[in-house]
Amino acid sequence: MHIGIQELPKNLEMLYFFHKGKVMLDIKLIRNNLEKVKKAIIAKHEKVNLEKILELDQLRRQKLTQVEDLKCERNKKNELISKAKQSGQDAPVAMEEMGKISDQIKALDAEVARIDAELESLMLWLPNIPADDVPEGTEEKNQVIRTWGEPKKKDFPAKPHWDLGKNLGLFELDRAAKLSGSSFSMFTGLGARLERALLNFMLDTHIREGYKEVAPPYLVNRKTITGTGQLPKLEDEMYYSAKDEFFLIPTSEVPLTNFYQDEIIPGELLPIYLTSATPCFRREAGASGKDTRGILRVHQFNKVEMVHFVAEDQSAASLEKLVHDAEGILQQLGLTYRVVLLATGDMSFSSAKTYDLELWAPGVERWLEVSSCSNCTDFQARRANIRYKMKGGKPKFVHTLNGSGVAIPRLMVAILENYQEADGHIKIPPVLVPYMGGVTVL
RNA sequence: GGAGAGAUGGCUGAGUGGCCGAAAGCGGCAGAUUGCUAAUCUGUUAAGGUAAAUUUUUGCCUUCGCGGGUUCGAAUCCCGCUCUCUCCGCCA
Repeated sequence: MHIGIQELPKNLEMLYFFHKGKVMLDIKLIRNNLEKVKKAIIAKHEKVNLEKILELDQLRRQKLTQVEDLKCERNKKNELISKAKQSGQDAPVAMEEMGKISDQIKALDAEVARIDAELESLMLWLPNIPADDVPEGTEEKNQVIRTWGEPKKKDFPAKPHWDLGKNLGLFELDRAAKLSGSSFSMFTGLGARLERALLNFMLDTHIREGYKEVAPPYLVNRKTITGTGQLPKLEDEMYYSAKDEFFLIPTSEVPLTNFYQDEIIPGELLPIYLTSATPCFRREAGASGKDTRGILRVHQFNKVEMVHFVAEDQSAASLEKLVHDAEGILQQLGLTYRVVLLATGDMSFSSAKTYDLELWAPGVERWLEVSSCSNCTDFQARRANIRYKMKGGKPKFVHTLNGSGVAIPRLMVAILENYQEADGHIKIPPVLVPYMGGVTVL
């Protein structure tokens, strides 16, 4: 009696697309840093059965040594038979013994496979461990690191972007709702052109800073989206095409980070910087009622993303570069923003340290999150199996970082609300004028 | 969608049932040698797991696209899947 992997329950089988015997979050790290892992689980509000993981880990190793001993015996017998056959003799006793051993191996192998699958399905729920310099606690422990510019009030009553957009014909939210439903946007006329201008301006800027532009797929498979850590936790947040088992990307972090999935990058190529402008698709499940007006929260939006691949001793510095590159966009656009260091409880599943960039919007009188820059350390690299190798060295997991540079809708809101004039028109920020074909006012 | 071909180590590529984890070549690394920006010779050259020991080793196991099956034994035979290429069809 043996259980093949195909007879596993569907949910386990789905998780077993990973390399055989490969465990994505280092089980040794868990064994050796139990307290840190526990703390991370609590900080990030996850529920993971650590005891079960440790128990399965132990059981797995126990079974593994058993089956390996048997395999060793089998190999020896096989050699015996092989030699006998080659000298024209027969080895009926050894052959019969080997048959018995093989049966035992099959049974044990199946058991190990089942344990592996269960272990992996549990381990996929373990979040990344926050870096030591991240403040502990929930949202209210977030720290404003610096502010650029001043959150000024207009010397006339500032209009919110939905009024500005409607008056100037920059977007058509009613018609977007007609086509798709609530929380969809549709830029029109010079509004659409402004979006295109922003995307091009941001991409061009990043390319100049050493990023390679990528135009990736927007539909990705389950393995890819598990690699970056959106799955299994955020399954309900994503649009999914069941017929083809594709997920619509919630951010281009997913295809960009998985660019080197299952690869060993030659060490001398690091650091590698990728950027792309893609749509992002988010169901925003559980967010209904929040930010319903205007385009602050929509199911589909465009975003320019930056991703870094670096050696482990470079990731802390790389995060600063990433934030700096995102800030550069906002500075060139002359927008007031602040940099916020997120507390452990406000960080995403995959992140060890995150800075948010928030733009000041005088119309809605709020700080708007337009960028989230995260150091994911080796967390995503383990899941996606991305390594690098220096000459003569052993392969190691890379560190991956990602940050928006930046997301369009809230950037658009900030531009419209900040650059509005008393007469209801909107000035185009000077850096965008060339991208607008010379248009200076909306 | 249909027909066919293929998938082997960093790369090229041999291997149709038994010391094949895998020939050979290239590339890489180390050494030797030659007076010249290179040649020649020699050696070496994967990843993962696990145990002992321990900071560097040693033993054992696994891995020839993925997953099953046949067999005492599978890179090799059979089945399913994925991907790549060629041709046909369809199509933005």
